[in-house]
Amino acid sequence: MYQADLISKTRKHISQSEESLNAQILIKAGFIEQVMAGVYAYLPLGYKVLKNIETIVREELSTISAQELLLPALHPKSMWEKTDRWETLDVLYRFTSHYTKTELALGSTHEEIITPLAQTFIQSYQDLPLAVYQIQTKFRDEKRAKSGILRGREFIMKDLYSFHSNSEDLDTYYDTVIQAYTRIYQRLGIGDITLKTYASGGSFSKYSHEFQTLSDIGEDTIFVCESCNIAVNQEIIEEQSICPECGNPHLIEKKSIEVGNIFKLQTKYSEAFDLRFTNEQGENPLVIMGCYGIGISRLMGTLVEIFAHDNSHMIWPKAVSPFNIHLIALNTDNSDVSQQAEKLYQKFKSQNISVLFDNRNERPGVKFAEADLIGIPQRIIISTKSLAQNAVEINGVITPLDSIK
RNA sequence: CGGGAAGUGGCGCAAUGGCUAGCGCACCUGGUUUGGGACCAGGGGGCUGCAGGUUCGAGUCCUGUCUUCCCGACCA
Repeated sequence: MYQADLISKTRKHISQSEESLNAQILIKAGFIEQVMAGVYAYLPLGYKVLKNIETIVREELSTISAQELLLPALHPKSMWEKTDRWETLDVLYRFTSHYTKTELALGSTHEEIITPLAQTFIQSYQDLPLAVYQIQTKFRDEKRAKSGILRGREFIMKDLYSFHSNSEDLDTYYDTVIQAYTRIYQRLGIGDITLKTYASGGSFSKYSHEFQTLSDIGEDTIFVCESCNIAVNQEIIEEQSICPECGNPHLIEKKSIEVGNIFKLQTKYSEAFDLRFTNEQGENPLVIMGCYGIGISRLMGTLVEIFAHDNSHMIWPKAVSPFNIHLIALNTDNSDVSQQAEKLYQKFKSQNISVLFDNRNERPGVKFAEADLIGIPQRIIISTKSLAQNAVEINGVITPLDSIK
């Protein structure tokens, strides 16, 4: 698209009180706008990144037979009472309808919805296993929203739920989810610094696992085993002070951002909703469940924290960049430049390569500064200077025009 | 929820209790300029978060309240 058509503008300055790097970059670059504390609007550029992250997540989940659906964000009180979480889940937004006086919640998580719903499609062991997921806005009444889009009161999350006839089958699927998550973080360019982390399992299993991306601004403290490239969350370090995989006692303390977590729920929720199936012996045991989350919007913020050089220079990983190419024409009053640039733009478009085309009549410094903020990793510059050599610059490298396929 | 800081045109900031609340960015008009956020000239846009109070006079002082950011606690 033409950069002039973007609804957003870049900014030179934002409030000094906003210290979070991801918020600074994303607001200055016109990817997001804050609506209130912990609540952000995603503008076209930011929304493209979100959708690109979602696409990677969808592609990887489809390889582990998970099916996408969409659950409601508005929940009845009764379902949360069944699990006793109406009172105990302090981040749950609760309110009363003005008209019907019905008590409602905004979904913080969806075990309370998916578990009773699953009864409609699970009757027999032959219906198992199955896995469903959604990508949806979650609401959590955080006491304090912070760190830009890393901890909001409203955020986008992928939540996956799996249903099994026995624990072994859950264990097997749990491991395939770990593999899928690993591929997701690799594709996002943070595979090397995102570690499978042992965390508390709550009441229903010894450990859960988190995926933690190393970053000094992270809220979490983890202890890393550098030989296994896994970590242990501080919350269980008392009971697990050595590497749970190799026994290495020399774990290194680091800060990190939690970008995913996976839980073996076992029968915690199937019991609450009496979700059962008929097995081969004609018995009716409880369904075994697992749940698996990835914070989509938090991942976007994490990528900024990792890939921004400072608060005015960002380079997105290619896989999630809002456009494949940033085509920048300088000296646009030169008809040769503007014609060649337009030709290039049309050529990329015809090949389904997405291009942000900056053919505005602006001085070069403006274009470069904005491009540095927007952070598209492939930058092609065409100017009188480059055309004198019958070439363009691709990420600083002079490249003959006719070598561009 | 406790502590700290701050709320002034769309954005970022300034203004000893005292003239008509300034400046930069952005915006509009005209002109120049074009390899790192250019420049000249002109122009539009404000009940200083809200509500009270003190005062001859309040953006400025006081009280309350709302909001935002930071630290802490919290984080199925």
